[in-house]
Amino acid sequence: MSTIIDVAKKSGVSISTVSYVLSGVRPVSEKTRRRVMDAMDELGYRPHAHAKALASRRSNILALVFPPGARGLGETELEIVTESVAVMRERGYHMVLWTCDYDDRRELTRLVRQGLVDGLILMEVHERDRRVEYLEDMGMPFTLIGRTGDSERHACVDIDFAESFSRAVRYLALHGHRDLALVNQSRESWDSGYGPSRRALDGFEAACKTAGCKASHYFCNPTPKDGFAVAHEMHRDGARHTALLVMNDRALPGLMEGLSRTGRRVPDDLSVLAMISSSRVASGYVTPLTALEIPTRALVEGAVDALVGQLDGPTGRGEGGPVCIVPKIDGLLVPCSLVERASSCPVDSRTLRDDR
Amino acid sequence: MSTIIDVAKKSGVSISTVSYVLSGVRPVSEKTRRRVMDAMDELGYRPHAHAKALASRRSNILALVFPPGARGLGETELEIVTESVAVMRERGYHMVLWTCDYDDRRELTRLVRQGLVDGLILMEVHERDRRVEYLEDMGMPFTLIGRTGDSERHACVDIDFAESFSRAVRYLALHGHRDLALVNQSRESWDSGYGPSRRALDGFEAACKTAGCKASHYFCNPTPKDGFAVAHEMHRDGARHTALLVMNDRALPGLMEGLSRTGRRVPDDLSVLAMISSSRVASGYVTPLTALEIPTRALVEGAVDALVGQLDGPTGRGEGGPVCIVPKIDGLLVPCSLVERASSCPVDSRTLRDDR
DNA sequence: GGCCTTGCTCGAAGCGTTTCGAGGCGATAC
DNA sequence: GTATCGCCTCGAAACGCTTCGAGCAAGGCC
Repeated sequence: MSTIIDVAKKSGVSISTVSYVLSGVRPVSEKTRRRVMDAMDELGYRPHAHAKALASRRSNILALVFPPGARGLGETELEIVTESVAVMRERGYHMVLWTCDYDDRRELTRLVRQGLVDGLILMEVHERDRRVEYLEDMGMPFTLIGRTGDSERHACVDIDFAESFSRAVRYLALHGHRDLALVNQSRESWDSGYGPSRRALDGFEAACKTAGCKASHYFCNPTPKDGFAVAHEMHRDGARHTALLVMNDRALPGLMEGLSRTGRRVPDDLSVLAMISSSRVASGYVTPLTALEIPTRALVEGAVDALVGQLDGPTGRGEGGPVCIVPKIDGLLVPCSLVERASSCPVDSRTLRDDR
Repeated sequence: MSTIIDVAKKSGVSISTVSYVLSGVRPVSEKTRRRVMDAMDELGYRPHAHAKALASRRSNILALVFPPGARGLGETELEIVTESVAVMRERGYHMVLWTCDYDDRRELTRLVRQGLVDGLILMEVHERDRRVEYLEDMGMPFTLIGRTGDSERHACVDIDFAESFSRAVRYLALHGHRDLALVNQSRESWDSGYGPSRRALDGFEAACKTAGCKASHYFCNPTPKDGFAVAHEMHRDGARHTALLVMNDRALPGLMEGLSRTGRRVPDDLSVLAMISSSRVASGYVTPLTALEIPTRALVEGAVDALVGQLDGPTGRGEGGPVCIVPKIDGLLVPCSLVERASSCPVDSRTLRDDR
């Protein structure tokens, strides 16, 4: 593997000149630049990542952090991970994946102290997420995908649940639906203060109130089996919803099957609107799903750009080491886009068909 | 952030001594060691990752490489990713995630030349995977999860499809099944030489031959919709299979629904045996699945250990840079474990019920 | 013609480690 | 008492890059 020294020798210039053509920090004459570039090409030269990181105090590596939770990641999270790799790559960063429990200060400290990464993105954020506090203590730049309770204080990017559910409920109300139910994530996740579960319910209830709809609510563990059970629970309860909002992609297949088993046809008897991670997934269903599609790409871009912004932005150095003066980036909220497919229809059309 | 110099000063020893207590490469007296350790604790010292990497020519970072394919990753791949993070962590390595197309030499070279990582693990391996060739050219250590056509030459770890399907078919044959069908992955993946699709079919057919069973075969795209379609296709064809082997976790929910729609009860009319990524997933189904459970953990451990073994093993330096003499690690094949759940039963019991 | 810019380029000092050769010192052997 | 040997410890040279201050030529100005 060739080094900057080889390039310098080959092109007959000094090391620093090579460095300057690479970084563009100081002007280099066109003639010299060309010679250097040619030498680089011939040698297949790539700056050594660690040497660069050491000298410049910038590693160009970001960490994506998620809890190791046995709960397992779902489609949405997977989507976030793969998008993150792509976006960071486009911005010139590498991505290391790191797992760390919500309250595991040691592990998080370990990662940060090593100076491996320039900043972190936290996934699966909870209302009171201690990781945030730890990172602040250490003065390490980070952004959240999701929000904590006092989200004003941190750079974060999240789904705009209020707007998303407002759109969904308005859409349903417009089509004559007045009795709606939300199939949320697990009670356990709600209890633990997992943001999306909380905000989904809040957003749903607020939207129903505004639209004058009746709002019911079900918790559901993230498995087909539990989705199936919820469908039966609804049936037992004699629920008369005409539409379901489902924010539980992993329970969805079972839920759909359960509905069918309990004699509820989608969309004729019941419209289903699911919050889901991509069009690909939504349209892969047997009955292609009318969906609130999570703007994964936008969320990830928001998070990465906010983080990179912090890194490039105004920073100072206190005696305790680098202190990052976090610019006031407004928490960015992105609503889901509502895409109509085959799993929903107006209440009217149902009546019409029944009349036949 | 404190450095090794701070530790040296605080404990009144030289820098090198601190380094030696850290690495244990040379003996340090108990008294000195203690003083140094105490100083480290007090300062919360962690060796700087990049400085260490630069000086020692070992970064302790491994890359997990997968194709960016629009096809998207599934549950199994996600499982591999998260397990990899965990296993590498246990072995003292960080993990960077990297995407790279099968034939994109430039991108792969870019990663390798930077000297960021010590080695790579390749996922989603194809029969003729050019990435392997590129890495060999560069003398970069790597292992495969999966196999190429000439797997003898590389360190690789894979599911033992032959043994897994043999187990599955024997199990079914033992329970009286004689007419079996395999629901494979997409035709497209098969055409492109994706290892698992190929070996699944081979393994299945061989096992059926041995067991004296009739073997049918279906391709299926990885969506519930396509699974649903396959169920209907079977129905249309008047297929008389008594058992299905499914190697397509993403089509499975739709397949199950399709079976139910076409009047085939599982397991009474039809046993279903699925190759799936974890017990959690298999038992989360509405009808908990009898499954060939992919030994993700073992595969990942095998791959990581083989890679780390290469790194620690005999290496030499040619004039072209570090040349890795790859030790002859036998390709490690791990069979799936067969776990019986509710989706399968003997043909007899079906007959019995029908008789009633 | 001398002086000051302007525009490039160079040398050298880091960045925080590892690692190698060398040295100090107490104990052992004679 | 001196030579020898081990055990620890130290100093200094890398590792491959960035970055700062300085230097040097060419050009413009009076």
